Amino acid sequence: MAVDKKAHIMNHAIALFADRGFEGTSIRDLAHEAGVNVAMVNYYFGSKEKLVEAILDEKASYMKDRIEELESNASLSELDKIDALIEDYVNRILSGASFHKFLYKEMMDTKRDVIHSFLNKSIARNTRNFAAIIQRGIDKKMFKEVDPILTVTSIIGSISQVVVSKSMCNLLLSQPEANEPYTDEKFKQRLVTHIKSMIHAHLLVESSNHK
Amino acid sequence: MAVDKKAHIMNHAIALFADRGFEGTSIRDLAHEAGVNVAMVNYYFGSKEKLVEAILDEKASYMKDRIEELESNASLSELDKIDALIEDYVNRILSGASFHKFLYKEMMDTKRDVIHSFLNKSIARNTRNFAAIIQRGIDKKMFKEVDPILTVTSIIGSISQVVVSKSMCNLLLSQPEANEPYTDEKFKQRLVTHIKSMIHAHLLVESSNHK
DNA sequence: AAATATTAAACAAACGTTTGAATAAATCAA
DNA sequence: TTGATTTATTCAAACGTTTGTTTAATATTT
Repeated sequence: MAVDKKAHIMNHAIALFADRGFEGTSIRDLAHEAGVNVAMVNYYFGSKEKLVEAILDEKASYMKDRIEELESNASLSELDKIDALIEDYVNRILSGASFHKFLYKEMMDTKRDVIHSFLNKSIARNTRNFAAIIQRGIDKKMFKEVDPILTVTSIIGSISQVVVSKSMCNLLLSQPEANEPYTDEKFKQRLVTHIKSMIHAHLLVESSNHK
Repeated sequence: MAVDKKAHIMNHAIALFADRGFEGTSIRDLAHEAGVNVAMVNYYFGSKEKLVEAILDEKASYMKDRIEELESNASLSELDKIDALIEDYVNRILSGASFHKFLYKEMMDTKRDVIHSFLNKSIARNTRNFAAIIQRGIDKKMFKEVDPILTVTSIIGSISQVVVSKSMCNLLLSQPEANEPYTDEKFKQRLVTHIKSMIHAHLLVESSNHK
């Protein structure tokens, strides 16, 4: 029972932190939104800051990328791996849009130093691992001599840019302000298709195109 | 004299808001950092929130894109315009990295509603105008039939992703934590080159390549 | 001498957190 | 199962700080 309530508070916290920021969300706001007493946050988590750490712990698997698991599959080409990672990133970021916004804010924020540097090292490692796959494709003469790290930056940046602003997203899709574009499966597919085709054109030498 | 002092406070405010957020920065922090009395912020700006509005007013030209000015130049091809916009975005975002981080945070933040929707409408309009240029290139059969809006999203997302995290950036460049990558002209050029080549490969039909 | 700028001190409100009593749940001897 | 006892949860109220802001006196310019 206690686990459910902790998870309940954490979910509301993620949504509020994503929309109003950490300092912008008071414990009273959070308690009211989650329908619990103000004292419960400190009872369950110890402090407001430890609540953030609990959220990060709980979502640790979310942040770990699938690269190790992909590397063990020897039958996949570099391009297959990249395609799989693009799908994986889009799926995870769009379905956890609030959490991603929260992560982004904490990444930009130097106030909680331990979390700040942890997140930055985390995304730097993921980017490096991803870039290594591209580098291998270049070494095998399958890819053009692109900038591997900035190529990964463009992939992640493309997805993040969409998540940053729900309102902008809806404006672009001519949807009403209240629409939830991230859970829309068609939108997800549109984003995957765009990124894949852009990255393919960027990476593949012309002769690889079957045209 | 008053203008100088106002600008002085605003510059420190941008840096602090970018690193610690709006609610994460107290007026006492800001006053101390800027070397002025706590009362001066309210004396010059009226309130903490009006300080944000003053910053946005002052930097309004920063946010207006060069599209109108480019459109008046009939001798430029669609690709020329896109190249010019990429250079313009990289230059402006990298040289005003703190301000861009601050904008990004406000864009994600629903707390100051007027500012939130203003910024989202602003970037949506810029994205739409930019996408219209791509659409014209498609209509002229110069570009492939890409997704214009998501293509612009990728361009802006690529630049923003770099600015989001100085520490990550330095990690990727194997630079020390204290390094300032955004003001590095070589880094700026590397980013422009990457985005241009990626977007060219994405947009141009194969026959256009002089190879 | 009038207007502007600067200051330390004080203001009420909101903040994260703690308390101690009240309630609910779980544990266990009979 | 029962009733007793311990443990875990919930709550309203209060704690000391910090918050944005104002005040009223002083200094500086015009």
